[in-house]
Amino acid sequence: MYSAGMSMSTSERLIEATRELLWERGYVGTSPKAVQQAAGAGQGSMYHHFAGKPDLALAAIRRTAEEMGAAAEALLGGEGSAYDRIEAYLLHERDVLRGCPVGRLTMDPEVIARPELRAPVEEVLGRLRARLAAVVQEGLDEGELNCPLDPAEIAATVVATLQGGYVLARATDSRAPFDSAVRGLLALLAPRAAQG
Amino acid sequence: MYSAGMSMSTSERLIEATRELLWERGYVGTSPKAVQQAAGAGQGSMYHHFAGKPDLALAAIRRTAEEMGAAAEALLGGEGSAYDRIEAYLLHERDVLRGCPVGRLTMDPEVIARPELRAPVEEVLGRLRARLAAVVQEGLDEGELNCPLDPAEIAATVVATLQGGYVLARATDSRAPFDSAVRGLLALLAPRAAQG
DNA sequence: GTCTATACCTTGATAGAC
DNA sequence: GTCTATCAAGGTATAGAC
Repeated sequence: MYSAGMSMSTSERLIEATRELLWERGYVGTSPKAVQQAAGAGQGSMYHHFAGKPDLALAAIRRTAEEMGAAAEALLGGEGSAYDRIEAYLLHERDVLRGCPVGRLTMDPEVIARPELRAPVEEVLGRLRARLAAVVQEGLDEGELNCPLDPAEIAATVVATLQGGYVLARATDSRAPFDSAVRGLLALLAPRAAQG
Repeated sequence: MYSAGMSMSTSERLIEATRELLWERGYVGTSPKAVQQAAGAGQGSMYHHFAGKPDLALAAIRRTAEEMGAAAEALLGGEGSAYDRIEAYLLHERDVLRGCPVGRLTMDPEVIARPELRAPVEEVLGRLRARLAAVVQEGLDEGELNCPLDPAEIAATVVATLQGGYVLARATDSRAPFDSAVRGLLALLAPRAAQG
């Protein structure tokens, strides 16, 4: 992690530019040339620091996955009841119309075809589901959530609602359906005691 | 719609090949050359029938969206209670690891950038949400679903769970998390009377 | 470490013969 | 309607000078 004032090395600039382009255009849609231009680096410079497009993408994907994992842990490991933490995670501010920088990679055929590129995506989404399942289990133990629920299933539903919410938002060019999907999920999860 | 035994015209073969490639590789990852080879057509032949790549993609996307809309209507307009129809829709057989041929287009920057290509995607997903909302409303009217639910929100949650389920499945190269997400949602939706 | 030059392939499309 | 050139541009990388 670089402090705000510190200027980035060429290698850092290449990784950051790649992260932006992967988010915006995916792996297939991102060319080394575009990365070099965005990073202000020459062709030879990029190939000096990285073996090629897949190698650079791997560095970028790993960093993006790491950031996503840390952000999730910060919210799900915070204070409050199980429901409160899940709500905090669902309502966390997101650049909805850009989609999820990790989840969008699953629609990229080249990422899915290369196990080393898919691995960080699988790992961070798996960790997220496990963390959410633990929170749901807490909620069940405390009697806060209704009982006949499988924590792993609810965790998958929560992550899927977010990932699918991005799809609906981008389809409509509006974040409204993302917010609707989240509110619908929260209504279904809401502790019965709190309901009218 | 062509009957099984009828051989397809070149134009039809181009559209069908494009549909497959858009599903597999997206718009950015699909080249006219790949389409021509898959369709067994020459370059000139493709440009005779279609103005170019966007025009051909539009024909393919429209047809895919139409099929998806018809399949959803067949399930949601069928027999049974509101919950039964939603369950039937969620459990409908799908080629999960391939993802949704419509939803995956929302991660394609060129599709989102071209209003004419995004329009059929927005339209069919909007129609699906509206149809689901109507079914949820029926369930509320019948007292079958729990009351403080907003039909439009639940509809968004249902569609998002499916779309996000594809993301989880492709991330893990396994349909298991898709099925988990769906089961979790069904557990949350389940009429209270039916629960232990 | 960075640069320019070079190479070979693919992309997306047009032209004109048949 | 279909075919075979042909084309300018971009994609992905290597070579070698500085």
